[in-house]
Amino acid sequence: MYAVKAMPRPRSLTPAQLAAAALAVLDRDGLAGLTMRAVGAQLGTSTMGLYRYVADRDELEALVVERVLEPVDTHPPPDVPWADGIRDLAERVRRAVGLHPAVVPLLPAYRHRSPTILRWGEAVLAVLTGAGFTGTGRVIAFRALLGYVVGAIQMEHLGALAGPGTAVIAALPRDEFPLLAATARDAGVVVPEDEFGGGLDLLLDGLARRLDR
Amino acid sequence: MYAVKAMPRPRSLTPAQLAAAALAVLDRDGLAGLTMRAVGAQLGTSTMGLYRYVADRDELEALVVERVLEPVDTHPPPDVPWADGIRDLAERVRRAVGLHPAVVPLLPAYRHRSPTILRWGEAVLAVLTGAGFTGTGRVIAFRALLGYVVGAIQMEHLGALAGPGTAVIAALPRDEFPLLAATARDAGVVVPEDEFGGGLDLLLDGLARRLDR
DNA sequence: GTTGTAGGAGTACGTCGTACGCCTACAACG
DNA sequence: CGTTGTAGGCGTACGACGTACTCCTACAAC
Repeated sequence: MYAVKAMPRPRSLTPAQLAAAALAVLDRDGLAGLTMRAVGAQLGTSTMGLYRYVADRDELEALVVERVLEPVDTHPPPDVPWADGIRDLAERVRRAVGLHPAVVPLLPAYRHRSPTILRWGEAVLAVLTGAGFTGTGRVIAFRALLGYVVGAIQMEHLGALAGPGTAVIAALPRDEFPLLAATARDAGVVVPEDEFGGGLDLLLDGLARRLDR
Repeated sequence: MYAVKAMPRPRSLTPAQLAAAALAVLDRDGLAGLTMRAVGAQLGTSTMGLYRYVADRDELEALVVERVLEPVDTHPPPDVPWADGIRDLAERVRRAVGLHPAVVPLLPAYRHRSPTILRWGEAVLAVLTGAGFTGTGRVIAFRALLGYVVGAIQMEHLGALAGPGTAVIAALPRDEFPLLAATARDAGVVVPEDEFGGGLDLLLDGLARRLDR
């Protein structure tokens, strides 16, 4: 052991405060408004002061993503059929993201760096393993679920069939896109939760059939 | 009719040339390198000259996305079982995007503006309709397929289980994420095509079950 | 030729991320 | 309680971005 000659001045901000401020900016001004200057102003500190806490903007975004996902309960639901467990886990992520839709574009890139997402993935795998999936079958099941959840959440918030995008599609030339137009009309009566859950059920049914064989 | 006093100077660039140049920049320098200046330089023209052809950077990106997707054959495969038709259509998009992975982050946002994607969607709906899907069942089937295809393609190129991301996950603390670590190891022997196709098959099996009832 | 329109180049502005340097606050030591 | 060294906080400044605006120029129709 060597003697410590001096202790530095203590930090005046916590990472949690920083994340909260960045999320407030994101919710208020959208992803384009999430700048170092804006977050600095939100905290009443200087722009460059943020660099005492994060290496760059990338790290700030990672902090925001984690802040949004952190409330997700990553415990596998106990005592329910495995498919219900997966449904529950998927819906928890969808709900958390729905509270802060502006993070949606960040999710694909940051999904590996979020401890919460990793814990969530571990929980999904626990349910799949408990259901009897192993080896490459489990790999494909997991990947398919992850792909669907991420993709479907993006569809929902970046103009899904049942969303603002419906109007765009409904306005297409009827003769060139008759089925898209008809589907857009049908989509008007489907609420987002049912779209998300309905698609997930298709995947779960497919998985169930794998277990039967 | 009124007499035309003068005809303007003809355009020296075609939108196709512009799209090709932008795509070349994207392939070479990635999405961050796709700037108005870089595309101008690529064409040997001035930066501002591009604004004669596109309103803003957004429109340039739309041009690139369309350029990447344009080669996709959007004719529904004839004379095959409906599930094979969907598989084919999905794989065509996956292959086209795989040739230019840097566009992946743009896909979710621009999917509504691409004529090719719209034609592709119409083809998917034609296959689904031929298989017997209608109404809200068709809405959910379409949305699920679109969500899966977009999500899975992103997983593949932004660090999927079977990809560069595998290493990251394999390096996780073994005691906290035992299943993720094991799955990452199993994923090493699964090629991306099988991951994509395997997940899609799950969805198609789920859809087939809907038709049986 | 002459003429009118639109093309092309260049300049310039505001905003972004962030490198860097200055001064200051404060915990641990004598 | 004074000294000291580290790190915090702030401000300035730079390069790159998107793009508005101004000039000059090329060319098709007369």
